Amino acid sequence: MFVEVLPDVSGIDRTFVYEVPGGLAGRVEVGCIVRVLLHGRRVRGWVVAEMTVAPPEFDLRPVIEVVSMGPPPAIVDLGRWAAWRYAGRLRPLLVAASPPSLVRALGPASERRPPPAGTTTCLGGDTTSKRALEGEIAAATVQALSGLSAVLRLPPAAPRLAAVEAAAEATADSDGDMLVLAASRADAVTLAARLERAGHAVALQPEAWAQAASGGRIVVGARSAVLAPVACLRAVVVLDAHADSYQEQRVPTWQAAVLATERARRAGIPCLLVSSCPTLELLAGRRLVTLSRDAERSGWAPVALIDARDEDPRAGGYPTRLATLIREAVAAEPHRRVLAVLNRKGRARLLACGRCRSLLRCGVCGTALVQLERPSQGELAVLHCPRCASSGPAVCSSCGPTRPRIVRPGVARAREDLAALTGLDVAEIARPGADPSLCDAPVLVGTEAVLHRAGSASLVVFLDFDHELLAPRYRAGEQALSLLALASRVVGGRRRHGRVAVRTRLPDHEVLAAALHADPGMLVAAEEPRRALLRLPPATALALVSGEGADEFVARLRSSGGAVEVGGQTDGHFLVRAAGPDALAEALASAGPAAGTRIEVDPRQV
DNA sequence: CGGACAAGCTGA
DNA sequence: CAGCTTGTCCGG
Repeated sequence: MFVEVLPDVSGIDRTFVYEVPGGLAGRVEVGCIVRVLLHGRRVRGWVVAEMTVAPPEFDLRPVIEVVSMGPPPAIVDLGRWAAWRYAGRLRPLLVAASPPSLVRALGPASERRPPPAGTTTCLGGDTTSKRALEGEIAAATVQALSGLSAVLRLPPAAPRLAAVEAAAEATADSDGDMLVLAASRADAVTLAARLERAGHAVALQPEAWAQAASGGRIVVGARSAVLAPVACLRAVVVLDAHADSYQEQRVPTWQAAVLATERARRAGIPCLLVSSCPTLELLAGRRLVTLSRDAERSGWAPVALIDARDEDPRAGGYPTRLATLIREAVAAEPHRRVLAVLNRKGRARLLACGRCRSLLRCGVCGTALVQLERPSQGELAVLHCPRCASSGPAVCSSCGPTRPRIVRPGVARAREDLAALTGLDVAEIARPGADPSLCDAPVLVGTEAVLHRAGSASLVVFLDFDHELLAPRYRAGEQALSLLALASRVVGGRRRHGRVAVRTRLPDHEVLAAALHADPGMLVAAEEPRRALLRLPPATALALVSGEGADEFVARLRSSGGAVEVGGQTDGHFLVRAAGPDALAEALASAGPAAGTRIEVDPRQV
């Protein structure tokens, strides 16, 4: 007996054949983690294939020992598919699929408990209407699960637990387990706790890897849990499937919703993508199941538009209507906070010379300089270059030392302005690790991180939403709507009388229309023809190729015949376009090994 | 990745 | 030419 082993050594992207000694016979199987001798070193690796005949030309070394259980064979296969689909190595996928600590043997399967009847109780609010909503969500979930792959559109503030429990109940009579993915680790922890409180046996990933493998539990986790070892999978549910966090940032840049779909397809089981604002890529080729208009509307917060075109440009800061909204919200619900979002760090991201009004740029690289902190009394402002990380006093290229004028304020300046405008205590959540719960200010300002970290709020204000709407990315519209959805969830939708306010010069934008009408389909309808016209996903599939080896790799791609189209180089990146993800993967694979090259498939920053 | 080995450089 | 650095190759 012989096995192919992929060493767990970064930089090695090939397998080696070893002999299975008699003492390990039966214990070495595909997926398990073994120790082998490689080039005189004892290294760990995964068994990725078994073979009965050895290649004749080698004198094979034996497998030293079995170190731990690893991903089951079906997951090794799925990882191989993902490595192909995302033009990367298998190793990172097997790392994500492996237990965080050694697993020698599995415990017994958990007794699958009967689904608890009506355990979800809600505190406060209108219980009858909440029950009705949960019933509607459960019915929609069952309907969505009846096919193989579907998108279930639940509004942001809807109780997602109702969908997860309905899915658990629908699959409970079959002898297998359900896999539920959440958009962040924190979200997965919360969901696992709620399911446990409702009486379900849960295996939270990655720590309960072995429990997931033993069976009888609902497997819950973030992105990597899509590779969790569930022996007998009956359904996959992806919550907030539109979230960018489902994509791995390192190469291969795999996307958990895509892997979930492929995993479910291979197993012949349903994959349910739950999202308040499904993207075009999620909707492509899938059934869409929605709630009634009333139910969907109740889960979005009303949106107040603050038209920045009406502002007096000389007044500087923010309009008085904004101050009124904030003060009213604080007065009405003093125990819930107001969150103000501005996706620009520092005090100012764009400055002009106070005298001649020309923009202040870095003398070395020409990038716009930023101001991180308010200058101390009588001192010259210190400006930083975000590109070459240099800093120095504010100097205009034509007038010399100058007092800069803020053209585009950052969060630090917004905090000062809002405090002055509202007369309230305003705190800034900027630095990672700063704990918002330790601060008792009624108003918090920060980048979109405040929406993730500050908990429930009565009002969310976007101080410059045009920054999101006009971001130079093809998914800017979808990302902007997902921010409004997140804000709606944080304020609890119409049901909890939350509000969202948006300061913009584009009040007619389809993203705002979609949020105002609680109808994400309005954005989809506007976006679809545009993507087709500009040949952007999902009409096509894209990849970015960069690195020292990029020129050579791209030359091979170009000469390999017309399956892909390679654009010119911008910022060191080549944009590669194909008719679809499979054609793209095929072309990238057939262009051969890409030494010194980073290939980002399905890039977000285009 | 990291060890092995070859080629290249330096100073006595 | 020993002793060191730098570079390239390859692993069962």
